[in-house]
Amino acid sequence: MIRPLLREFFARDPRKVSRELLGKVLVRASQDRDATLTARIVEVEAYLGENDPAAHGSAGRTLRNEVLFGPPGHAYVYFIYGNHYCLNVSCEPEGQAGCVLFRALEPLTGIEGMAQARAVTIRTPRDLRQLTSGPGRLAEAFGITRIRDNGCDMTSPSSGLWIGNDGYRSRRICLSPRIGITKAAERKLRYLIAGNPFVSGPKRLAAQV
DNA sequence: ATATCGATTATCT
DNA sequence: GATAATCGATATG
Repeated sequence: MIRPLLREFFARDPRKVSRELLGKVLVRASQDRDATLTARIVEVEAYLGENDPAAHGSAGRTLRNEVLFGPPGHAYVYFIYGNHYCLNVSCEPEGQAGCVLFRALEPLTGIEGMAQARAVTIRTPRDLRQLTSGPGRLAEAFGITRIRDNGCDMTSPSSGLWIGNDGYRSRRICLSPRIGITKAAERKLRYLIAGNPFVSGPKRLAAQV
């Protein structure tokens, strides 16, 4: 049993949304019900609307980032380093630009499909990390592109890409600085489930909170 | 196990 | 023209 999150869940400060998104489930619907992709959210980063120079919304509205200024609970997908897509979900009430970046997932169902999308072979349980540990990897595993997914409503299962609650409770949450940014690099806005093996990075460094 | 580096393009200055 | 919320390959200890 998995229920979609409500719009009001996302109409809040991205730090609050980040903390509560840990343990929820990202769902990509498929024609074959057995091929539906689901994975637990184990690592995210908060990007604030104002006073956060690392956030795409901080310099104001542009063609690329307009989803951030729209209603909460919608997918913001952008292309980075000429190679990868990154998935975010918009937060805050309409008009404010906060969002949460999905950084790592723990695969639950549809693992075969994820492996095919990533073009990797799973031989041992450790190989599962290759599927969804990292923002570019999880986007590839879920077939996420800007054309297909930017602006879709992630509170609605009919959109095919949505976020649900299956009743799971994460035990312990850690904070650390965000990864891969140069501006505001010291701020601790990365949220992860302590000890989860699918958290991204070689050494899954984190400070206790 | 950690460090460094190249790929490749949309976006903004 | 420079940069970027990354990844995978290669080099080195």
